[in-house]
Amino acid sequence: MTTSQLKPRPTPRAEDTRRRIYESALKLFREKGFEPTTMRDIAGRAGVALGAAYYYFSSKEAIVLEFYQEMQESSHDAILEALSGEKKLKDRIRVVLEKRFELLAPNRKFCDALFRHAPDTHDPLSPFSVETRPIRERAIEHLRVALEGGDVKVPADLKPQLPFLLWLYQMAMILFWLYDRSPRQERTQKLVEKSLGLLVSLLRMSGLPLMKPVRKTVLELVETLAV
Amino acid sequence: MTTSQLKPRPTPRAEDTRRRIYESALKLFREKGFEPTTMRDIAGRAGVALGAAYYYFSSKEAIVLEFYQEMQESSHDAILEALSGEKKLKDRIRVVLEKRFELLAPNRKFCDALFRHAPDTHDPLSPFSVETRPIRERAIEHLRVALEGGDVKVPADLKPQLPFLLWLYQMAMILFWLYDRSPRQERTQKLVEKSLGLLVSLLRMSGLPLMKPVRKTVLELVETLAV
DNA sequence: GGATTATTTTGAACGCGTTCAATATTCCAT
DNA sequence: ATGGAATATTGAACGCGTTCAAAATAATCC
Repeated sequence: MTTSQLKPRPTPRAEDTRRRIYESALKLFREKGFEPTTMRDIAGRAGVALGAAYYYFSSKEAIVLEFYQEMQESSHDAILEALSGEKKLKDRIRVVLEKRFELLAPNRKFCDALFRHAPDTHDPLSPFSVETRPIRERAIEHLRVALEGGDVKVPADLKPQLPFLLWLYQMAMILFWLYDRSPRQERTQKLVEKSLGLLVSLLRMSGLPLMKPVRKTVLELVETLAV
Repeated sequence: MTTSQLKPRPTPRAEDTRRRIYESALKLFREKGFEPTTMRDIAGRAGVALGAAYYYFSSKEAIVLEFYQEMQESSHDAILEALSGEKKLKDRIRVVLEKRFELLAPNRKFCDALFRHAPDTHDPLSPFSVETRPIRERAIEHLRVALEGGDVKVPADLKPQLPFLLWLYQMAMILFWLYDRSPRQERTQKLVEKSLGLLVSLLRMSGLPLMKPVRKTVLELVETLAV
């Protein structure tokens, strides 16, 4: 009756077991990557039987999703703080990306699991699914803030949808970063630098009268994407 | 000595076995999709033992890749022919996309396997890998032709890289189409229509003096992508 | 405290993709 | 024709993610 949730009523001992499994998993994922780590490894390291891992996590990938969710939540303050120091839009978006990379860096080897079923929006583990919507919303909110405080005036019609577009852009950058084998991921750095330049240029131009029809098409495009 | 290849010297009987396995696989993939179809299903339907399937195909996904390659080759003439009737660039690109969809349509249920390891450019089965380069080159060539005969004048600096960018665009559209659950994939149709409009608008504007720096950034971007 | 119920834990089992040593078949020089 | 080498085929076995009935443990009620 004290810590009553709706469905599960976990005992402290259970919470501890869950935590041990979760942390063993992350430790192994970091060491060996997602695929090479087996559920038997995880259970063994946590000192429980194989089945216990599945009692607490519906699948191997669900563990990674929980990590992603936790990371997203714990990054909130850090990102807002990092934003407070930047004035220029380009720097503000860059700062969000860099904080993301910084937080993901120790876990780079297994985050590819997050994109495994990405295009299937009906998969509960997809970043585009209804199930992951809360995580997504928070990330989009960060980009809304970044946009809000920037030095680029955004046309009113574009404004509501832009954070979502920036989030798509961010996801693409993360995906590239995950598989970037260059030293210190300098290819990603280059890509981010160039693409941010392009992005801000286009944004600045987007206010031009000439661009009215282009903006309209972009908005229709977003509508088709979002359903 | 007659049909001598470098490595394999397959006997007619072997070719037949291989063909039977390949066709059983495609049939089952089409019926049930990629994942639900098992290698044991495939071997069983082909009337061979499980191991035989692996004697001819290095993996389950390799079968899909062979299909993709074959489809790409057999589509060459159809695409060039379809292009011959179109003058406007927007129509020319649309026609390429539509032919692709048309040829992929009966196999829509299993083509998602092609994108499974897409972001890992080191995976031999990735559309971005060196191993799949010949397939990719041919697809890019189609888009080069589409561009060439169009009614939009493309700046000289942009011209060499544009077919590759269009190929990326095409891959994105195919990916969307594969997972589009709307009736008759009308969401994809909408997306293509809108995005093509945007694309052509941007291309038309790309020649403006104002756009010089933007083009430069885009080119640097492509360079970073292509390595 | 003991019986009953709910929660937690176990490990065997399943089906999967894949590997591989063993066997059968075909090819070819003599 | 025949024997040895190349090729083709087999099916058992492995390790994997996942499931599940059964057992062990904890919580609750009289």
